[in-house]
Amino acid sequence: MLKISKKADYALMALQHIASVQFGDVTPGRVVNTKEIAEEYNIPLELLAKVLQVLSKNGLIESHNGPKGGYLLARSARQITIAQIIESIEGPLAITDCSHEKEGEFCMQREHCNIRTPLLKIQDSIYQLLNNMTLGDMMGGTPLITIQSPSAQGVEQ
Amino acid sequence: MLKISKKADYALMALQHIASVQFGDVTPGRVVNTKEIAEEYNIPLELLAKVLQVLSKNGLIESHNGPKGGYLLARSARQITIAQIIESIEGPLAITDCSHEKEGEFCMQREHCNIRTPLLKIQDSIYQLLNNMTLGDMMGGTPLITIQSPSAQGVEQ
DNA sequence: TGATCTCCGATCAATTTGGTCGGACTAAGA
DNA sequence: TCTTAGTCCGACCAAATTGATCGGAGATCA
Repeated sequence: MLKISKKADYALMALQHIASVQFGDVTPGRVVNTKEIAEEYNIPLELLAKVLQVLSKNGLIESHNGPKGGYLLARSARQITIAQIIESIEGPLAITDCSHEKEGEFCMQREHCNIRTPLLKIQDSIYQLLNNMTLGDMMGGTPLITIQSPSAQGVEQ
Repeated sequence: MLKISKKADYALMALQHIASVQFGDVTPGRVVNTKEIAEEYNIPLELLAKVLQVLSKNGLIESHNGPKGGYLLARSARQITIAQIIESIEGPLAITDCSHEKEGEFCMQREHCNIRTPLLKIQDSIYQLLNNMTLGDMMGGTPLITIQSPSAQGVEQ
């Protein structure tokens, strides 16, 4: 049902938290450690740690070792898109198996497949959607989604 | 990675096939049986059968019993949206667990959850996208996707 | 009445995902 | 310089989901 994984959920929560501490009014620039986030949001510590490791390996956050260590955003919240976060954890967006098929792999249905092209179009649209929304958008009261359907109105709930 | 299931893939292929036979030039109105579709697209027969059963139970296609039986679209291809097909197989679109949370269920993170609202907005946009594209669009050379981002440019990484 | 088809439920195997454990390395503070 | 709190990293296990299979019941047409 087009679900994003819990790990990606945790990643989003953590990044949002780090961003709000780092750029907030109370303790700007403060480093945030794994335990703090895990307790705040009731996320299993070990699992969150692994998620943060991946995010740091992929260059979204910086890790600082040792006591008083923790994580910082690697760049501004406006420069980190939701697509980057999700793909960082889950790998490239692939709505259907054949969308990133390499040479050698083969899809049994490919021969007469009639849905590949339209599905790829849909995938592309979803990617656009996720890539147009940044961490920054998720925080402030700013408009969240700039991409809109010209024919779709009354969507604000 | 936001993947739709194989079953949903099969459903899309099958419906596309039924539609193209039913409204095609060669044998318009002809009933299509499970075996024909399974062989054409190399889909395991039993699995496809189950998919078609669900589609018919959900009113997307009509089944005709007995020999020379088979399936027909329950309404025109333009009146069947991709969202209807996918939801028929996979259940309601839920990008994140808490999006259709009932009373009684509870999300451990809910208390301080900071990402629920933006995620629901994204989910809504994806739904719009899928619901604006019909089976009919998937077939003809007609424009596939009407929803487009007015402001999305230059974000390609 | 028999062959051919859909219908339906139960079940199994494989993959993915959520979650855990243990040890190595790093840096601040006593 | 030694200790300790923290990150880092890889291997591992368990549960849930998904893909796929099997067997029989009920309809329909020749």
